[in-house]
Amino acid sequence: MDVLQQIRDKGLKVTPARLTIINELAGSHMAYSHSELETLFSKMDRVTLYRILKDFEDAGLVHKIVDVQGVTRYALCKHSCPDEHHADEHVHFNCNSCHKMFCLEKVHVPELKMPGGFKVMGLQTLIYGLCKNCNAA
Amino acid sequence: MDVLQQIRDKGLKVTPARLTIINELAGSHMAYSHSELETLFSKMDRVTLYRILKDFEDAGLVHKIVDVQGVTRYALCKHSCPDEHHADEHVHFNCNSCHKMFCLEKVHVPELKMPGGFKVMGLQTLIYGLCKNCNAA
DNA sequence: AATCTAAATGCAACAATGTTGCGTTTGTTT
DNA sequence: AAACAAACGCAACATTGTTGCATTTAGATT
Repeated sequence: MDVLQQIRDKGLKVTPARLTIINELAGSHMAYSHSELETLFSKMDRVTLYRILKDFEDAGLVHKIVDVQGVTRYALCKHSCPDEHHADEHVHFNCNSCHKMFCLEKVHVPELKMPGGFKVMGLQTLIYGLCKNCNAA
Repeated sequence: MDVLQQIRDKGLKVTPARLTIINELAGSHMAYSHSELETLFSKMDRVTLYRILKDFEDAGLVHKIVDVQGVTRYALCKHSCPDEHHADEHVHFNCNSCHKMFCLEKVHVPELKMPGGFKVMGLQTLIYGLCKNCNAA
């Protein structure tokens, strides 16, 4: 199923700006910040970009995740995220050097034993270190 | 060992503002945001507060952690954090309702199996749900 | 106790990030 | 092709965090 049809299925219109963004996100397993996308597509309006990311997130096409440094990032949801907590079902890796963030869909997170009193609804695992590129250098 | 002496030992001067902040942090196992502290101590200068938190963090008295929503928070380090990654050695719990963040020092985080290519240097586990108070209500 | 000095503070200005309102343009439906 | 709701572009604003600089103060020295 192509992204174009995915957008339409969510009741969103297919516009050049939306295609640009979703194609970029679909091209990698990385989570992009607003400012990275702004730099990448400098002719695009800041506000439009914020709204596109929000619309995609609301539609479940994209998940939002805050990185180690507090930067909000967006990545394409692979394998149809069912509910609104789709961002938390996989681990994210943050490179200390290039600051890129990668979605690691295949890493399994074991259950935690929680103290009483807390009602757990989900969790986020954020790993940091050096990515392949930066580790080689 | 009291906080006053801890501050001095790090080569920092003991000022009224610093005492105010560290006493507040010492009084709970919660991680406070800058804006929460600003509201709590409204006569304190915004910039001074930022600098106090930074100084405490650099001194290892306090650790900084970004919550689920991207809000930067600060909490007192219990049991002498040795290195600069002290924030990551325990789990943090974020309440979806009151948005408070709690340090859970006693929850054990199991190792993860990572795919090749990544050099892991640490990880953060962020659990969200309802805290005791909000769950009861 | 008065003096000294580096550290800490308060204020103004600025930068980055994110939001809202509104008039205009455009994708999609008929 | 017309119509309409959705999306866009722009201006303005809010929040969060940083920097420079003049003033004040903690704590060491005499």
